[in-house]
Amino acid sequence: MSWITIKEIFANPASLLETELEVRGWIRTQRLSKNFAFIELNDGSCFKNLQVVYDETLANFSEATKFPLGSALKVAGKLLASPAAGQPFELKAQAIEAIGLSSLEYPLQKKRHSFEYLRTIPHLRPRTNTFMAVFRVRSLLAYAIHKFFHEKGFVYVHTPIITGSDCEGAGQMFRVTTLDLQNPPLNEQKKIDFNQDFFGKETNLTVSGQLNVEGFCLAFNRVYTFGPTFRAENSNTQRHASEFWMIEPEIAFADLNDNMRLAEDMMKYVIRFVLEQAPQEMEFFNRFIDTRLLQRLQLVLDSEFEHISYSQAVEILEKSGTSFNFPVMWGNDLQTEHERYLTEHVFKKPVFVTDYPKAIKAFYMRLNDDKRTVAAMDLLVPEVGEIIGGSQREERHDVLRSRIAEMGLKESDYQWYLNLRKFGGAPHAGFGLGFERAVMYLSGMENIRDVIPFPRTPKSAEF
RNA sequence: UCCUCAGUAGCUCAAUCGGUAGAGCGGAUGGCUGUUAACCAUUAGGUUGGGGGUUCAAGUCCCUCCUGAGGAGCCA
Repeated sequence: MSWITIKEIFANPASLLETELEVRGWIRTQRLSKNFAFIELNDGSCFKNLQVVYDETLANFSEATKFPLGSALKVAGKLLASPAAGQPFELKAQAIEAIGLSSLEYPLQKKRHSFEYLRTIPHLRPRTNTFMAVFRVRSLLAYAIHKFFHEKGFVYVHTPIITGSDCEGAGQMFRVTTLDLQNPPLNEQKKIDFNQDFFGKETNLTVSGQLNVEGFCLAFNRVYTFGPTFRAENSNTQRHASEFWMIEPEIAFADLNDNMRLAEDMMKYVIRFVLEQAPQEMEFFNRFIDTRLLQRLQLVLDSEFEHISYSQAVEILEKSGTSFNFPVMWGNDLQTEHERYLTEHVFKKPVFVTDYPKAIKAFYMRLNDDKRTVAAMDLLVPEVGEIIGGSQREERHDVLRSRIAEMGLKESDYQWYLNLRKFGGAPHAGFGLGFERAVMYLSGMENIRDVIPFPRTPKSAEF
């Protein structure tokens, strides 16, 4: 006999009433009486559980009442309208077979656990309501992002995970090596001789695919990356992980305004998609995780994002009369508290801040005509802060060269990158979206460790 | 990396001024014919994160290490 998913049952219960069917899933919870019992069964196909009811007419009634939480079951029975409140229908079991029994040491109990505790059992936490919702939304969001870009004619590019350039950005990188760390080969200067390493040079895990993808942008016009990214920063916050995923679109013949339009369209598209595809999960988040979630997301869908320049932002903050822990001064980067003040108190909606001082931004961002700012943009959203950072790229060969020199970088490291400007360069722009931050934004989850299946953070790479 | 807080039963927590370590949930056993975090009764369960110190006496005070969380910086 083939079995049916609980999702299929919920999709069309009326046509299945009074029919015999079989389901396979795991016991979420069980409630016992003397002569009958209820099992909440979840098979992973959907957020909801199916209530299974059985009584002493079941051949293995007394064994079944002792099945521990978490056990995997095969249940055959008839779908009936439920006489009690709480669920419209239930499966009256005629046979319950244990496919794999759990045990009394099963760490998940039928009560609320702290997220901290659940982080110690990441292999089991997807069996809880919250994490089943989180990881289904994570999956849907990934799909929504691919769908958005493909509908717009973007080409998905896999940029390398192992990189030979250590010049991608300021971030600390993870070394990739096969050298014997106890006894590394040394060169004549008594330094480690990376010529003998696997790739014949120093290699690291990527901190960004952007520079690589620019080459594909200047061939395919509209491209994006979506892949793992690694930062060896010793950051211990709710928003940082050592391994995370990043989306980096890059568009040619485009300026900063095109870039921001793309970012806004993308955010609205993926929010709408997830709201439509995971209504039960989103309802759950709104009820138990963040009661303002749906309201906030709806606001994003309904509003035009605000646009202000960095200089305007500084002016607004200076005139706000609010005393910040960090002083606001033109030339300093905006602090988290400044960003959140702008998006939460001043505008109360997503806001793009553009045209930052060149000294605080990367070398590849396009120099504005005022010679002191660059065509950069950050998207700030209420409750989270910065969620996207991007820029128009410097397409002028001579300006890029002088910017590389100005920032104290080695031009020889960027020869191939400069070549892109030499061989048919074109104005282009792009941005980076932290995938996990987007999952957090859409779910209301406050800690990045709770939106990654097996999170990697400083001092923690278990499982 | 810096600052702050925390670590007590399987889980969530309590323990007043330094004076006999407790409760709820979970488990076990029994009861209950429609439960919804089911309910009722009984019961087992502890080297109080590790190490050192002060004291007649330390979960409680001091030192140190480990782990976790929050904030900051950095960023996505």
